Amino acid sequence: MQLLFIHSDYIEYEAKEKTKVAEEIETSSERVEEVLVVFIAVEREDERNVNYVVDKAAEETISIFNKVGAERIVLYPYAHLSSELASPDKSVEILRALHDKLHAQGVEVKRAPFGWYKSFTLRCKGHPLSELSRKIKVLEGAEVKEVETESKALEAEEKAESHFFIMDGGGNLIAADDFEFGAEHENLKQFFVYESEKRRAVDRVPPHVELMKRLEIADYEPSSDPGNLRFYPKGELIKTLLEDYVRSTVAEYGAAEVETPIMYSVKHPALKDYIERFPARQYSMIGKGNKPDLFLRFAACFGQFLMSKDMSISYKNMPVKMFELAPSFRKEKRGELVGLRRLRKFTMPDMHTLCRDMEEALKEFKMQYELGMRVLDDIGFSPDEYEVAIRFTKDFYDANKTFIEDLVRIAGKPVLIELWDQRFFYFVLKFEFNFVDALGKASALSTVQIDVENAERYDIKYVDASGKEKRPIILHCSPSGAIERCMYALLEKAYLEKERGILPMFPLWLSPTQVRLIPIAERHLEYIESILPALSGLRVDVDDREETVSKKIRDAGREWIPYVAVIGDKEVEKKTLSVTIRSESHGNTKKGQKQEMDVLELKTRVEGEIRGKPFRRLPLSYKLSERVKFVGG
RNA sequence: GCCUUGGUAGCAUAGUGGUAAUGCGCCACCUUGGUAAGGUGGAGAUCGCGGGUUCAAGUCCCGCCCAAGGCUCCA
Repeated sequence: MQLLFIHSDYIEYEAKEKTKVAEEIETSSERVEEVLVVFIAVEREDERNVNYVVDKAAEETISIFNKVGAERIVLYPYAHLSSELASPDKSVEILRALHDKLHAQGVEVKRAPFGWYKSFTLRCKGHPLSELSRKIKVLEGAEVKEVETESKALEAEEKAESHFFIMDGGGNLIAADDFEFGAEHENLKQFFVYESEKRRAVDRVPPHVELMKRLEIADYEPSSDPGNLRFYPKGELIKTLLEDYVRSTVAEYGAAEVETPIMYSVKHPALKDYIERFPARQYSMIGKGNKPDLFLRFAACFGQFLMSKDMSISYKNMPVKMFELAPSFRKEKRGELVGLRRLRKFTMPDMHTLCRDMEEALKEFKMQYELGMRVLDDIGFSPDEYEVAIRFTKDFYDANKTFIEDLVRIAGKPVLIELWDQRFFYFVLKFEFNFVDALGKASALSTVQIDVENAERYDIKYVDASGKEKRPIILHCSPSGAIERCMYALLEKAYLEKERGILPMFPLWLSPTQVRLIPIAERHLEYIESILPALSGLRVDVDDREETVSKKIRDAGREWIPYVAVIGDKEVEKKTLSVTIRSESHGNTKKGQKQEMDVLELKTRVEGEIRGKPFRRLPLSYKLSERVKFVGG
């Protein structure tokens, strides 16, 4: 049976003239609104298992009916969908049965007359699900199989079939549906559910969106394109620190930093493929003749591949690693954008490694896998705060079982496995570390892919020991994932911790203010000024506003400031500080954890905690009284 | 692109047909303080835009614009 579904504003049809197989009818014309129109061709093979076909067709129809939210259904016999039609008698029987079945489920359903020449007009709604087709197949014997096709042009490329498993530390591959997640692996379960269902309807704004505004990190910019955000000084500081960190970590790893253009010609043959695959997702520059002639890059791949093509590379130089902190652009559909999680303009740390062969690629892959773990740990995510996904083709797995098992062992916990029966896009193996947020949505942070296709496409080659030109294997790696996405994950993590009674905060090295000094009265300001030089090299500010001490303490808490020191007569006299340490305080008691220490002790402690991490100075006046508010209140 | 919700002072919101309200922030004054919001006063709004209904519209109707969330998607 062939089915074509069109979610329509309305359909009008009129039976004009009988064919010789026409059924008798009462009304010859009809108009139906807010309707899911189902064009149906009943096929010869359907006669073999009428009940099955009717059940299956009803099930599909109801599912689509509910998904698109139509109000009623019209079944419209449409012989032209198939060249192997069933007999008219059987067709009518099946159509009637389908009608009755749907009717029995409480759906308002009409059937257009069978065997008439009919005129019709309908208006298709035009949303992504408004046009769908289904084929219900009856195979030999009782065996049955469904084939699903989508009519959208973008999906013309056939997707490889994929299967989800969980692999445990012992290398056992368990179908994900059968895995006992238990309380221990609740997060992994959420991740799997998100991955397999790809949806999770929630009706509230993600917590990080409110936080990014309130903490003066970032905000929407109504005058730009959606997904292009503004970053306030504190947000820009955090972003820059993360960038500094990734930059130096990757440099240490041995990658050479480069810069490549952000826009490219649509005419380049290797780039054309990409653009044609995702035409609606490019920011294009319209050139002569109203046609796009340049587009903005969605990652640093092109730039680095085009550079690699012109390099002369000997096997002795390999692996060759190139890195770029790449501002990237993807014109995601309006509804896909969410706060800092999914943007149209974002900063993608993008490293490519050219390897001699698969053996070297695997060695590098494992190192970069460990690099990703280290990077996430430094940014503030321990391994139990993200979930590992490893995805590969069946062929790759058969040839590299122990390699995969090794990766799982390094993760130290069960990981989600996706197995493709054939190669999907350009890679044979990839991993991601995924963060699951407060609403149960998963997003990839670190990721590495083994690319076996682009060296050919971009004509990248190296010379091997025997003097012959060869194609390298290319690793794509983003050790942290998009910088903005790291910020999103940090905010969501803080929110989740708050829910559990932990005071939310950023890692110390990313906190805009690391130490806040609060004078009890104006006369203590002079003393504070005198100790400031001793705290240089830290981000220290002073709440010199004319407010009560209580108010200042509260405001410091609302800003998630890690160290808050109150200074009054006692401290001036004893030359000490009364420091409230946020990380040692609890959210459920109103009392902060206070500690007496002198200036040097405080400085030593903070410096110890941020050692090895990048530092930037406070981007705002150290006096709170001089600061403007970026977000209104 | 589609669906849903929303657009009222710098920000967050209340306001179901009759004088635009509250909190935060801002300004001024009082208070010079000891660990999670001190007090008083003041300024600040063509209620997203355009049309319609009505004696009267922030409120009801129509059209448009903008935003967020969801669907879909994520190279």
